Amino acid sequence: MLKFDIIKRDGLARAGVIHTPHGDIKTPAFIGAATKATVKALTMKEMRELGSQAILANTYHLILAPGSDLIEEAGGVAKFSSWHGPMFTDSGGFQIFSLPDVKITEEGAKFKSHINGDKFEMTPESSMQDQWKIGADIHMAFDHLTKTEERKDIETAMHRTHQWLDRCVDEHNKLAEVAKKEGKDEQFLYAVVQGGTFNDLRAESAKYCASKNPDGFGIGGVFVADRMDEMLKTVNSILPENKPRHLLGMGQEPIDLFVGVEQGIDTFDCVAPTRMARNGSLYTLDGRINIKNAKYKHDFTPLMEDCDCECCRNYNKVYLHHLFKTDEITAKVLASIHNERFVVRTVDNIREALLNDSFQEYKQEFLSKYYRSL
RNA sequence: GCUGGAGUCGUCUAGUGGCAAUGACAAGAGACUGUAAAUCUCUCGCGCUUCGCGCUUCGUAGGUUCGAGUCCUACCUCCAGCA
Repeated sequence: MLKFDIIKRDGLARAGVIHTPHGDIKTPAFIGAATKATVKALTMKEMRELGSQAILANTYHLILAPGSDLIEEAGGVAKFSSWHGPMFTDSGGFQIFSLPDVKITEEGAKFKSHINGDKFEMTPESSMQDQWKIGADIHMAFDHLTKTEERKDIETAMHRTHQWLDRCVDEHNKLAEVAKKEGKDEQFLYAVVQGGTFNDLRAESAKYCASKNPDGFGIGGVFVADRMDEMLKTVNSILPENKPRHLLGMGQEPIDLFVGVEQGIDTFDCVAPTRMARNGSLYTLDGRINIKNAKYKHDFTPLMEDCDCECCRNYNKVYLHHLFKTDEITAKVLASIHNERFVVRTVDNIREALLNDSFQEYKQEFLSKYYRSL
């Protein structure tokens, strides 16, 4: 069982430590998105230097290339990528559901590779097998999402997610037995709570997931951030307190991080910081700015005064603006370092605030400044 | 000087009688939440009461025509060849 120590509580919020075979994660924590076993535009060294404690790769992408067998042969994804720290893998459920031609049945999902059209099938069992080969510390159960917000669709998807969870747990336990005999590192499974925006479905899903006694929980299918507060409260009031909770895919807006932690979330992952960075949208304490805007052409100040990242310590907005306007690779590198650092640090600061009993003050101070223009 | 070719939105370019006129780039702005995203969208002659209307535009000046970036004449500039 995954070891998780809670060292401080404040309502549903908590600060703790997740102990994985590849190292500890002090929570709350932001987990960088390394979909194809790389954080876009950044090296693992840069990720470590900006304070990232763990990263999340994606099973869907890794089975398409280079394949889970190869990663197993390489000694697991942490070694493969030279990350050497704690890692998560997402199951592939989210990606597959977003493909145009996907056929979902009771058995699993049939889909075509977005790269070359090759036919693939993913089932709860195959997702578990692939995730074990990829070898991250923490796996997500293979879940079913829907594109609609209609209750009957969400309910159907949720029930299927639960049925699949049974199979994920069975397969995971089998694979864990085998790994134990072979003396390999433990790997852990998070169940994924679904239920859309319906609190009663979320509650049902949380109860079901908890009953399966996984190592932790992912909370998935959260697309409407402004109704996240109540939904997380419902879910996290039901989930067992002593297991970590990961909010899948949320973290573009700082308010999501504060609301998440306040309602009992321990870890986040999100592609937004690096994607925003590549597109020139950069976080500052006064809100996001688009560094490509003409007004920064003669702005010789740092991107953000109080930032300790490599970008802000060494470069100013004039230079960043120039790099973006001339489409230099370094623009994306520096911007990604900054955005990733910003989000990692914000969650780290939230942790500190929890430990210092100043969460509400920090939340108020941060959000009022960041969203002042709204 | 002669002969041939060419001058279209900041740049390159499409357009050879029928609606300010194609595409790319540049420029300006916006979007992005478990990454098919170093991506995508919008604006891009001027003005206005901007799902529309008015005005002015394809080197310059005339002309033919109901109508000209497009045809004709002259001129200007550039390019190539010949002197």
